[in-house]
Amino acid sequence: MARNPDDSRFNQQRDRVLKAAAHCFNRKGYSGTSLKDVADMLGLTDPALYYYVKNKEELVYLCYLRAADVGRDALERAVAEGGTGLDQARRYLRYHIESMVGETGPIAIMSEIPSLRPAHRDEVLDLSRRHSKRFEAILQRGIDDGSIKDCDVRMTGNAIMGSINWIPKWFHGAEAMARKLVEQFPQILTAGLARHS
Amino acid sequence: MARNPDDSRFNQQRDRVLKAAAHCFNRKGYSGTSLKDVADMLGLTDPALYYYVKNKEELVYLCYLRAADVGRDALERAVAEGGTGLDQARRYLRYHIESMVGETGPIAIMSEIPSLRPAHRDEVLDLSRRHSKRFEAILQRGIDDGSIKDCDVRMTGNAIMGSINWIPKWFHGAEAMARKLVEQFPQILTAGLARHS
DNA sequence: AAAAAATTTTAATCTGAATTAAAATAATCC
DNA sequence: GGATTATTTTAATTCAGATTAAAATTTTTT
Repeated sequence: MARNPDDSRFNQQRDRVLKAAAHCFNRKGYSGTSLKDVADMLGLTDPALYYYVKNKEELVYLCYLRAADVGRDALERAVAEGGTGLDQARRYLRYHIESMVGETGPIAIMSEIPSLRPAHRDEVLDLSRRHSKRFEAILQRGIDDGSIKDCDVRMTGNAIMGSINWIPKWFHGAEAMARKLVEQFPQILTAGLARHS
Repeated sequence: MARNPDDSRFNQQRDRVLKAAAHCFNRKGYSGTSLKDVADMLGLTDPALYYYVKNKEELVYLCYLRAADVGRDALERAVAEGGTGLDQARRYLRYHIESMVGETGPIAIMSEIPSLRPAHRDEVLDLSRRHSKRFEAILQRGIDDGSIKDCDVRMTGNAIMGSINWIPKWFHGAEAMARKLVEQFPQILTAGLARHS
């Protein structure tokens, strides 16, 4: 009962719960998906989920934390590998999309942050804002190093992140589409950024 | 009780209901917003809404129909004015964004289509698909007339429409931001499309 | 293989929010 | 201004789906 934080079995199962929940939430929204929907995907019954999360609100919260993690990892990896700002932006997009459409996906769209209870809402909002800022910083770096043409990084960031955030709405696990997405999207989203076309 | 379809008072009030609902849904999602939330925005009490819509599901359905209308109008106007494919794409984006952030807004994000009852869901899904196809047709026209460089119109369309769809998630009625959006977004979203940069 | 701990289930409860009914108020018509 | 219709309200009702409790099963430990 007292749970070891590194309990791999528990954490693995919980991760499966979070993925199933993300899948449902992305398709039918928070309201539209009942705990039974999530449980069914795992061959469980709804009360079993309460062994892994305190309640439905926490389930969403954890899905969003996971989504934030994935985004942050992609961004950090991209930055760590250096190169121009444009290189970093493209690599980040590639890594993030790879995670979304690949093994680690699906990742929950953070579309109902306001529904979280205040403490969780503020935390997730903060993570989300911080992520946007870091992406904008990459764009600014690109402008400074001459790889990206002068632009409003805030607005450009919003445009690009909107595309990314919307992906789970229309992508539904088709293998061929996943490959095209990873190949083309980073290019499409940054085609207008390059200083020298 | 038997309602005249052109009853302007009724239709006007219903439109206010739909806008208030769109506002709430965009922020807190379908689940997160109660009918009371919507009613409060209008200085009404929840049961009053039932005078304008049959139930909550219909409220969402009508919001989505309205969103589809606005998008279609923007696209048709843009096409009617002619010019190259690129011109039409840019003008469509401008018109659509103007509607979203201006007087006719807010427009509901169609993020919970699957929650609608089958008949409504199919109808809205069809409208949504048709809109995407028409936008892709504009892109194709641009490729054919040489204004847009060769690209995967399906994927490019998804990228651009994702950005558009996400706008209501982060734009919240700031006047200055609205102006920047209308000015910059069409440019940003199509910067990578032009054949001759 | 018994004991302890972990996981899931079945069977109730509980609750918020949607919906309905009936009555009250406001607007419009003649 | 009385009658009719439109609009909104107050006061129930209802129900799906979240949550809890207690029991059953499965897994792990020694």
